[in-house]
Amino acid sequence: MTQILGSLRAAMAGSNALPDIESPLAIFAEGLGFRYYQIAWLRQPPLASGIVERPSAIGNIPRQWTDRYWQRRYYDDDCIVRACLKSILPITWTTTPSPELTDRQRRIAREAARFGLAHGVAIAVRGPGALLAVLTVARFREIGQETLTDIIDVLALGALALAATIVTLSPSGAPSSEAANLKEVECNCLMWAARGKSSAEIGRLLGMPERTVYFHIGNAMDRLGVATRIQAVTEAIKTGAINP
Amino acid sequence: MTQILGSLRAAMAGSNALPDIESPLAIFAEGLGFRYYQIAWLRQPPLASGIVERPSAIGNIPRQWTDRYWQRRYYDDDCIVRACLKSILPITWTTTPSPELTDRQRRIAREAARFGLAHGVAIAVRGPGALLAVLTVARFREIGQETLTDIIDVLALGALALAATIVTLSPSGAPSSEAANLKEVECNCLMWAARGKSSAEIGRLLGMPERTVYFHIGNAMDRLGVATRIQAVTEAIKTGAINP
DNA sequence: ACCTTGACTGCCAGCGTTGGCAGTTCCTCG
DNA sequence: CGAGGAACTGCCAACGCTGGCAGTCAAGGT
Repeated sequence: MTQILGSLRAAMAGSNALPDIESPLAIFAEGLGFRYYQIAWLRQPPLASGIVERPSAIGNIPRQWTDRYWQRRYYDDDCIVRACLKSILPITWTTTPSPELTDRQRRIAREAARFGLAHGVAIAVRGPGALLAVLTVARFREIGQETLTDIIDVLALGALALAATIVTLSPSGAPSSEAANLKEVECNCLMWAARGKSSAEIGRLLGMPERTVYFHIGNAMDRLGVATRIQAVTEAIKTGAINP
Repeated sequence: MTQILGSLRAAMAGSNALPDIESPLAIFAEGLGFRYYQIAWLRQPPLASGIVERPSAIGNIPRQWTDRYWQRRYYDDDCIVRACLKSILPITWTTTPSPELTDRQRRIAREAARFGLAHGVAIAVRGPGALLAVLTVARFREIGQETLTDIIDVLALGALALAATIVTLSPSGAPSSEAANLKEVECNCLMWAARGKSSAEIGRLLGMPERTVYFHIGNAMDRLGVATRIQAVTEAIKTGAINP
């Protein structure tokens, strides 16, 4: 068990590109008894608490299923995704029908099972720059409770190691805010403005005189080519420079 | 080791309020051999880099030090904070002076050591809603390398459990997203405001006197429960009521 | 017919924002 | 060493926004 994790970590330390992580991940997942595995990640855009762009993914979950899943926007209903978006702990799932599910949710589970993804564990790990990475392992056979308690920590630590690699290797790993070429202090000022603070309040929050807040927001407005503070905030949100 | 983690988890499962986690955290940290411990968290609104509001914190790190730390904005330079903001893996530190540090960084380390925080581990865990939680444990004695490899996973999993409790118990855990139900005319006014128009201009565009624009936007602000026009536009964008 | 209500408009005081000008400090380059 | 530029800060006038009060008008209920 410890060894499985150790070799994953060693492989992560030695990987120089994202595709490199596929085979260590395969060994890791199969070592823990899972036929299917996937690490998916995306940068969560500022305005959305849901999923709006297709995540990057590495793994062996049938393409046919993932394509269908994305095309039909199953993530809007999928209980696993919803749980991942709200939690930081590992989530185990089975596809046994449950009465409190909607029709659509039942159908998603049924279809997933048909692809072999009947029982599994999902773990979401968040990183800098609004990164959200989700490690999923699954198989057709049920998972015993005692097995689960044994491996869940290993899975969590493995997910951490994988996410760490993604943080360092992911192309968009740079913590944005360059999105509109705004400087950090300008983003901070605009963010507080978006939250209803006046310049004087922002100054107190950021430890600078009121006039300097005007200065920075004025610069941001120039940079964005707009004439009012409201428009500057709107543009900054649109380009992802700030999170409201 | 496993038992220390187990009892932390049991205590977390049974805690109903944030202050409840202090004593399990104390037992956890001391069980791993650390005299000082702290879990700090904040909603990191921005831009991945930088701390802009004082985090909430629970632990036994001397108040005198944390106050000084905040007041003098040490977090701007503190290498541990900077590493935490960029990484998702545990970070171990010592306060032995290193040549690549700035004067200010060296001073921070020296002062920390004077408070007994000479060697330690910090782990950042991110959660939904831009939550950033940082578990810090520290002591005056050095930490042996073999001890470290033993406990670092336990610390990581403990941090996860603590952060999960914060996610569920933290007051601002709810990610808003109210439908808001703005009327069409209010949406129109806000949309033009988002595009940089003044009330007089919006009035001309929509064929109504300036004062009526103030009226509608004022109503929208009441409905959204905000105090400024900027915040109203932000909320309207967030909830999808308007398209910037 | 009267009252009430909601939508809209006018006026005004107070505060917040924008833009222009000027001064300081610090750093870089010639 | 001095010139120039950047980042920041202060002051001020014009304008925009917020909130309170009041008034009109049409629709609906009693």
